Amino acid sequence: MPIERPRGTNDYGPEEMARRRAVEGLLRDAAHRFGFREVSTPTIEHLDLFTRKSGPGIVEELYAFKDKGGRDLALRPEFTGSIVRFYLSELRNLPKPIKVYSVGNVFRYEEPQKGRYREFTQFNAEIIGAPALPGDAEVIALAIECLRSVGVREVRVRVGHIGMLRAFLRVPPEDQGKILHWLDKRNFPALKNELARLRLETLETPLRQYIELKGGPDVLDTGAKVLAGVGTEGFEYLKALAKRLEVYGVGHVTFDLGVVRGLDYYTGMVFEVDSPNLGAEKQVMGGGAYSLAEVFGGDPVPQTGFAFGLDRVVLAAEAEGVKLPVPRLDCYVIPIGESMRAKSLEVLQLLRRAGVSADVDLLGRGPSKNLDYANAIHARFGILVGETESKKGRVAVKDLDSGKQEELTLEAVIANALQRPKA
RNA sequence: ACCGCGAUCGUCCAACGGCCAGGACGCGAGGUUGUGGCCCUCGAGAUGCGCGUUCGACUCGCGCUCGCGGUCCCA
Repeated sequence: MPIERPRGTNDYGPEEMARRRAVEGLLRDAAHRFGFREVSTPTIEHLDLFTRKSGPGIVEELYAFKDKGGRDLALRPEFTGSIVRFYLSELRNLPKPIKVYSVGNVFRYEEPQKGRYREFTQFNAEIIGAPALPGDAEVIALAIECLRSVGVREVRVRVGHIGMLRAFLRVPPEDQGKILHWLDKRNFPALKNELARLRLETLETPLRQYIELKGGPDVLDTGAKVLAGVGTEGFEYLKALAKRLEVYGVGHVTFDLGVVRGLDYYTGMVFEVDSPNLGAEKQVMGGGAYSLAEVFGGDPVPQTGFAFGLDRVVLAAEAEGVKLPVPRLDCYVIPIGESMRAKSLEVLQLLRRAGVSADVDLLGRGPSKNLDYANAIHARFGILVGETESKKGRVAVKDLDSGKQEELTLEAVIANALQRPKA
């Protein structure tokens, strides 16, 4: 019986991997252009890191286990917890603001579906220690830039703010969490129950009105009225944020007071990014501002972050017909006749040492079948090493796209191959 | 976690309660030890696992595993 892949995991072949790496490279470039630097944290963390942040219920959705020393550990389901831990122990000694990103695999024990796996690759970026407004704007701008840089054009940003809702609720944060959760899920019966329990029934109507508000700046005014004067700073803040994002050239920002982001740790701005072409699974990114350091016993520090799964972004790019630049093999070296095999290896070495990607026939096939192969792996040039040309110190170079062939010196081949217009 | 659907060569798709499980693409060899994308010939390659019904199961039933769609969840 063959061994199968564990449920919810994926294998990626050469073609798909090339595409994923291409996307990853574009994302890294974008982050670097924005002054973010890469950090790396462990794939496994102490279980506490996640339960302290998200509550004990989270264990059900984690790959949690005991190691041989009896320690409770878990595979990371996201990066934020690790980054905060890292910040509290070391990163906080770096000059502020701290702008970091990570790319890596995360694990969630959930039911797999199309585009949702138990192990998947996530890109995460955070700014720690910058004032809210500039930090939030910078993070949203990077999120948009990430999508743009992989070629996704249709991008919609919805921005909300959790601070007003929290202020409006006037109950301890633990109780706020439940209410916000049911609001986010639009689960109104449960919401009603919870409000009844806290004897806040009168809030139901305004809350339900509030989360439906979506659109231009005028919804902020409406929202302010619905909340009866609570949280005005929040509404003013969102206006200022939108103005700032305009300067960034981030297109149309929609205010969406219904973005609640079920997580109980968000405290300020929250946002989601959609790619409308993806239909039901259109949400590709999410993020917001929080103050997690306190949860772990550190001094309060403003922090804004966002994350997204690579798969969705690849899907969004494909949905828009984006062609990702995947690297091709430059030269495939083909000996013409057995006597040329040693010579071919020499040529191969020279090409490789010159920084040209080059491969050679390993199966002892004839020129015809070798050209077939070179074509099948999408090589750019077939380098035919024959006796006649070899005597002249040249090789026959066939451009596999156009079919044109010419005799060139190896130096010329190298110069040609190193010119990679755009893969 | 729940509900529904599904599982046949690497991939896509046929077939049948018993017969050699068939095709296309892909892979390998040859046609062709000096020139690709076409073509021809040949070759390798499959009924997910287990239990049951049956004289006989790839086919029917149950369980498991995995996938898909939905519910839930989505840090």
